[in-house]
Amino acid sequence: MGIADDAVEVRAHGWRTLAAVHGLIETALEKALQSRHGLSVVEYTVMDALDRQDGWHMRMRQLARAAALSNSATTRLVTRLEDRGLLTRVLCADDRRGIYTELTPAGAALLTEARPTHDAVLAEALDEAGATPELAPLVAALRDLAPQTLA
Amino acid sequence: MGIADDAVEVRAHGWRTLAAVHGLIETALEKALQSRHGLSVVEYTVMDALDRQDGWHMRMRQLARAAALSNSATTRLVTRLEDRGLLTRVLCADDRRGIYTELTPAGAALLTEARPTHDAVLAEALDEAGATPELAPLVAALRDLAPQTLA
DNA sequence: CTGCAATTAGTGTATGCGCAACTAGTGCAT
DNA sequence: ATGCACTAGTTGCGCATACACTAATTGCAG
Repeated sequence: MGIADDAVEVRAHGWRTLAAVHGLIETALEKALQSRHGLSVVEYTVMDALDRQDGWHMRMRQLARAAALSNSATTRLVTRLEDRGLLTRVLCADDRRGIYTELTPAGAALLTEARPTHDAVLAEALDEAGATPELAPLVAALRDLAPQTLA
Repeated sequence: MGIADDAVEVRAHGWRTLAAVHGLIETALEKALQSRHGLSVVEYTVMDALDRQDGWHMRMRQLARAAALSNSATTRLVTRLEDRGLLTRVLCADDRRGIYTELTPAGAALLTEARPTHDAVLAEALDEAGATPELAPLVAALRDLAPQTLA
């Protein structure tokens, strides 16, 4: 459940503030993406990374880094999405250790559908966090970093 | 394992950057606290919150908020630490639903022992994150927020 | 060519989390 | 005092993760 709608007890600055804002956003995104599109945050992150990779495939290891996940977690995550028909594994010819993954049309469609939700909830969560006095400075700093994706 | 020592693939700004920095710090803290003191980050967070609570006890619910955890996770976390003799549950007389928790001397001692590790690793992780170009702006912003705890 | 370290992905196992259901206790209305 | 809504904490359960290990492949040293 996490921090949610209630007042957050933030006692330390810096790292604690960062953790609080992170938790707040992640929880909000998790609930929204899960209920409306059946996706977790990491799943969305992986699909988004695949989509942005100029429409081309990525290796498991790259996906793992993009989502800050262990390789085992990546394996199982890709398996889940593959079972749902959202992406496919493609053996690559030049290095037979490597496995490429790419979005299926269904995956791309779901992603297109989920992206507005993601962006809206993110903006909303940031506004909410910004309303908490202890978190406001960090949120303001975040907006300065990337106004186009956060505003 | 997470992001760790390798270069992080940060494609989006803002939220992605926040997540990357958070993951980097949390992974570093987790490894250090776990290996040197047998504590996870949340366990340290809870004990630290208890210690800072002007030496007095806290209720489960407060702990849950301080660590951004669900109540069930808090219950089991407190149980773990109680089994290790680091804190104790104290029934409170005025409201018999409530349960206070407070550090034992052993818990306070372990915390005192772990705090330097925590602070040092945090500073180190921030330096490392600051060395990554995509993350540097956020790290700089973080330092501005609370130089006394982060520098 | 052969052997061996390094790399990439997958599997078994244990741990920790959230959700939902449950118990116990409080406070208010009647 | 009784009933009822509400709060605090705990427990059963399923799920996702990390760690340690294994299998397959590559590349390099000799």
